[in-house]
Amino acid sequence: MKRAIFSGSLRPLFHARAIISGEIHDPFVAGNILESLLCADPSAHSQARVLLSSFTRRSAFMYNTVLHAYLCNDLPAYALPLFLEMLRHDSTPNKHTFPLLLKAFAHIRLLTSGSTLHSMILKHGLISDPFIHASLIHFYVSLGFFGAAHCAMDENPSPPVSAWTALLSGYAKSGDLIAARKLFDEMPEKNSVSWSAMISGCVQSQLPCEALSLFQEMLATKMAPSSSVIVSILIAMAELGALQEGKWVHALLERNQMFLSSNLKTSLIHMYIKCGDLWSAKQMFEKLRDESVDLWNAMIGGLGLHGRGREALQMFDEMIGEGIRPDDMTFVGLLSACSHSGMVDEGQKCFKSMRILYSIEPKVEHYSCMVDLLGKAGLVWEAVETIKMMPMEPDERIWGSLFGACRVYGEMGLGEAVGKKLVSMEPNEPGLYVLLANLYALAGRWQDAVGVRKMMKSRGVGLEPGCSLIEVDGVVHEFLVADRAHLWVGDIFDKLSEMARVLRAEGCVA
DNA sequence: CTAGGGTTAG
Repeated sequence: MKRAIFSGSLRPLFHARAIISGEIHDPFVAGNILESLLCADPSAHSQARVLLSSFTRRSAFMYNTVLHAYLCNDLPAYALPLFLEMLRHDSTPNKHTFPLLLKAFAHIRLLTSGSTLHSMILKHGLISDPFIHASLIHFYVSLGFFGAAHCAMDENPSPPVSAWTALLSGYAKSGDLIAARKLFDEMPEKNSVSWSAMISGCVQSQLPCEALSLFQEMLATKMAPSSSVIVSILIAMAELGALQEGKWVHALLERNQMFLSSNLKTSLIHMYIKCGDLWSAKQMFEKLRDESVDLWNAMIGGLGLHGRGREALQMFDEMIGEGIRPDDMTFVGLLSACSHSGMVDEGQKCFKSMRILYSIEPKVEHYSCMVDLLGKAGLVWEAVETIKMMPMEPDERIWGSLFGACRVYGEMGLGEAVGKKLVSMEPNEPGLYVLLANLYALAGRWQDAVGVRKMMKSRGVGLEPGCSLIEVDGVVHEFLVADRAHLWVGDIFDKLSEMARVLRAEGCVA
């Protein structure tokens, strides 16, 4: 909604004058009054609804305007009743009505109502409208009805890019990157949104390398990278630890003088943090900091990740000082910062304050951090007490960190129970069997350790080799478990033993 | 006459 004809404090005056003059019976005038109301206060949907009922002659525009307000206020369930009333009344839906309804029905997953819209669209001959077609494809795809989406594609002799993009993105979200890529290659033309959908699909499916090469391809076609592509590609670079590439993107943003939205700033900071360049992250943050919670969360979490718990707490205080309201993610960052830095008291204080001072209910993630914090500090039984206090079912991560604590602090009995629970929760996760077997081995119970290995084999659970990536001077190096294939393997192992010696000399016990 | 689409959020 842009700006309406009757704006500001004059709106009620216009409304009153229209009533007196009788102009209120002109649907165009009345429609504008309705729109002006929602323009002045987008949350005034109930008021708008009452106003709409007060009009004797109602236009499609009026209904569309109220539908739009429902969507903006995240009330898609209100759309169907309004649409039914629209049909009962004198108004015929027009080409603007269908995209709004399809969006609402996709949201609340009304398959049958959506397919009714589909037939209405065909009957009205509106299928070739690019907006409608894209919305229709998006509707089917978001409910997982790919067959229906393809049928709808065939009904339009030349589907718009947006429809192709919706279909592609549907496959990408369902995890079928092969199908997504096939559509991407087949589509007659691509715009920056199509590239964005394809690239973010790769990132979402943990294929950062593919995302990166697509990004290169995109630049080669002279397509200007949109900020949503940049957000996705920075996540991919963060994932890969590709600092040089990340810096290059940062330079690209500055060279093109692109607007740095809070999202973009946050992705940049996240990239620097994940690539280990905390200094640049901090530098950027100080230069570009704004009111966005996400931005502060990224920085607080990043400091914690690098073991700088004190600074994370300081940054939190600073954030509160700036009058920025923390959210649940802020506390995930803070609690994990405390956990990484072994700050038990501070963590407990933080956990208590989130509900009392900031009225944020702790979620599973927060309990998870607390269990981790207590377990890492050797307070295994306090961790158990925390789990008992949880109002929700503990997840695998929580049992996993309790298990880790049991192993480190020699709580064999509890550890065995938790390990078995974990294996039963996720019987297809090879890592869990290995952990349990290692626990038995640690306790000298070799027979049991072998038993777990056998169970793994009989259930057909295979172990994939672990892998890590590191970037040095602009080259990404990949290492698998027990990998000795690297060109400089000798130098690398020399360095590792030197580091181990230094750590031992400093009193660190692995 | 006014308004409606496909991507995104670490």
